[in-house]
Amino acid sequence: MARVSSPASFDELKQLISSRYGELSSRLRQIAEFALEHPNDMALGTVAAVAARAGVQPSAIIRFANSLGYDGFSDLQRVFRSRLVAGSPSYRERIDTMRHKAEADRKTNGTDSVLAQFTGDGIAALQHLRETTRPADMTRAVSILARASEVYLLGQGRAFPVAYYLYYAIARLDLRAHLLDGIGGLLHEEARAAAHDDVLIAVSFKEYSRDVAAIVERAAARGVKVIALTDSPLSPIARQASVSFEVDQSPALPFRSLVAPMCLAQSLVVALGHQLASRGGSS
Amino acid sequence: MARVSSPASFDELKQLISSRYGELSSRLRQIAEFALEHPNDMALGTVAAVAARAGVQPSAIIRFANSLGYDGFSDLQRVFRSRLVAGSPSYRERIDTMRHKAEADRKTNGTDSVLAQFTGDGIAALQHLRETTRPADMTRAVSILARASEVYLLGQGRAFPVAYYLYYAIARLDLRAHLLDGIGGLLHEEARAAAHDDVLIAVSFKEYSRDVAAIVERAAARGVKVIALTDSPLSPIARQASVSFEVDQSPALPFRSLVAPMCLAQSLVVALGHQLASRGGSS
DNA sequence: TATATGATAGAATATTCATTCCAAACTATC
DNA sequence: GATAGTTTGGAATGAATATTCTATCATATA
Repeated sequence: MARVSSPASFDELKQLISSRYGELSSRLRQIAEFALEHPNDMALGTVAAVAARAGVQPSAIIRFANSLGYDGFSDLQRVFRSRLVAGSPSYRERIDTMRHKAEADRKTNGTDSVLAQFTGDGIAALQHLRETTRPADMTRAVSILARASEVYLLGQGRAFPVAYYLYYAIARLDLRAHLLDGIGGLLHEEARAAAHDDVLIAVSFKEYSRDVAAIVERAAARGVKVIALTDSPLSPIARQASVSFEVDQSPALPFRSLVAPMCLAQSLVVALGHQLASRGGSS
Repeated sequence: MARVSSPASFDELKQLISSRYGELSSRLRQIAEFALEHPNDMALGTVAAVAARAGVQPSAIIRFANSLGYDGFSDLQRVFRSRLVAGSPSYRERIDTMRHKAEADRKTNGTDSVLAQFTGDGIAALQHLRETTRPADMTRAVSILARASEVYLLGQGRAFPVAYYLYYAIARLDLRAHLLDGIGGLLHEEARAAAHDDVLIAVSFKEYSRDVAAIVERAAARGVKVIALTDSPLSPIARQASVSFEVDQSPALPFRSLVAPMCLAQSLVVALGHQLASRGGSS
């Protein structure tokens, strides 16, 4: 087994290259320097392209990879690619810490690791929410709500808790709030009450409810302002909306969580409360 | 020259995909969704790999690229790669967000800082939840639920979204779930259906609903197993419960959040799902 | 100076990959 | 219910790519 080492993380690779640097031939040193200085080229380029940029022969690149214990350039390149998708260091470190904690728990107890998993995912989702939400959208949504005559809340299935929470919280601000809950099968009829100086807050996640999409479309066509709370810019309600929040469920989690949407909903309502308090405290 | 458009930046591409989404065929829509949800896969994968992950044929990927005005997949992939090398995505987004925040804060009374506040609070709440929840309680709650004949869900006001979520999620596990929603004012009557081999999951926060407390008391007296989701061991429902989770809203926050209870609820349901799958996969 | 050892360049090769093409399936229209 | 027009799946193709191999070159040692 020629390969005693061959790190899978970029940080380890960096250390390995540094420690082996002394033993390398001059051409291989040249490549080592290039690799550490241009990790992006290493990650995305072909052997020919990297060789050209580094001023060496393609075969030298392969020898470099082999000398570090990798099967070939492609094998080495994986490490450089992992660096690109890992995200910013601090973010990744936090996730890693959580994951390690989760693994430690798995040894002790199975059910508890589920909680560790979801709190970890939840924290990641909240960080992602904060990083990707555009402040301008928040501001616009709040000012639309502050001017609204009536606020209608719509959400079905998994999205319903979010809609209900918004209804509950907005009603407590003494705004006129109406929850479209579809009791008795009159969802579409309830929605017809919304007029052009009203606002409809629609919440919908995959797989998007047909009813919600249809109601949003008709409301938008009538001139009702729509604020969408969804999970993708391709969502059927995002395209119709005046303001659309895409709470991206951070990359491919097996279970969808309501943590981020709930947090966004609360932030919206509290920001709205501040706005109302600071401007006209009247009526 | 067929190509009138074909953005070179990822943000423009996102917009282009969103706007063209409606005109695309179903298979192409499928790819569009995948592309926006898994930009890293698009950036680093081969056509075959991307096609496999998206569940389509390689040729469909090429067609997708062509329909957006690109020469082929490689041409399209450049855009996704540019996103990766423009600095790690979340880092760049964070910088942008920060810059925008500074401007937005100046115009408004810090609408955006509200979001920063609540994501921060949410993270703290989740960490607190993780640290204070006793694994033994999770295990007991799951095993009680796994043996239940029927599961009743109860929560009013601010707690209702949590109860509804539990109802929704448990029903999807093919368990017999019943939401006590009090429509038509028959809350107490609905609750009388719970028998001694049933479980009642009650959710209640300060100020505790009188109805919920009363229902829990009567149910517990009849021998119904009660799982409480509340915010203090002194809560009127905690004392009656077989298992009680106290999701303490970490030290004196001005606004109560549902982030932690929601996360706990999801963890419970998923742990229950695992339990059911591992034990009797029958029914 | 002669020889042995290791490194290098560049051509040759085998593999992987993007792309194209065509038949089959599907839709909408008359 | 038949037909024209799209859309789709999957094999075929040709280009691009990583890797291997060998002759040459440099270097150190006797």
